Amino acid sequence: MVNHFDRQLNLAFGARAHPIRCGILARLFEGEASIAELARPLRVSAPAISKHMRILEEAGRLSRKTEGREHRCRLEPKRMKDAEGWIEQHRTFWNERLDEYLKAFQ
Amino acid sequence: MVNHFDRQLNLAFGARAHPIRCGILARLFEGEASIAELARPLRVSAPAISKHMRILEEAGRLSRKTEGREHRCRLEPKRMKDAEGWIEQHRTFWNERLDEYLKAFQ
DNA sequence: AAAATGATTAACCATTTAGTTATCTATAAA
DNA sequence: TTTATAGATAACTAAATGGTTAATCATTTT
Repeated sequence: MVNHFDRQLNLAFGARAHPIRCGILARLFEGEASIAELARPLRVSAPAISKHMRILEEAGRLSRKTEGREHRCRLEPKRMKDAEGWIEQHRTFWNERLDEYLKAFQ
Repeated sequence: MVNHFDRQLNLAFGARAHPIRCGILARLFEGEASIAELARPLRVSAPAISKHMRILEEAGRLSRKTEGREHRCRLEPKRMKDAEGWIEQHRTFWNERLDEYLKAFQ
């Protein structure tokens, strides 16, 4: 049986949990952006964005390509799809267990 | 348009993100437990469990009934179902946006 | 070649988080 | 009724988080 509370899920949840990281994801749905372009509307410094970017990249939600001195950040659709599929599996698992639970206790 | 990164989702994610809280949820899938019974296998003090319980209760994932001096903790199936439904909505949203994104960029 | 720009890294600081032990309250057992 | 037990709360500490500014590196512009 899979461990349903493993690091990968925690990472995905943790990555999304911070408002600045949510802001980054939301912004990138509109299209690519550089670090500076992400920083400006979120009212934080570039180093702050840089750190959040690393977390989101490690969680497999973002990627970047370096164009000269600019880093163009974008959503990583394939890996995002994977993550969402992953969550979907867990959702199913939870619902099944909840059904059991409901039968047993109510 | 709904704000898809709102407090409720962050709370649900945050609540699940900590290993001890994951451990509590996993344990309660096996059935009810007291604070002490939760604490023992997780190798932390009762006050530590007490704090995590509060977070999980506020996130609507657990409830307890007081039986004498014991607190019987259990999953809160209805509210869990709500939370999962909530996540399901978001999953759908994300997939739709991802499809748009894929069409636009690939 | 020098200056300016985009981003990372380093060093630092404040806040939050998560744990502990000690104390207190309520219930159960002696 | 005294003692023991379950749990909450308080006070404290250590570690993690998230931010800043300053320094550095690479690229672009002048």
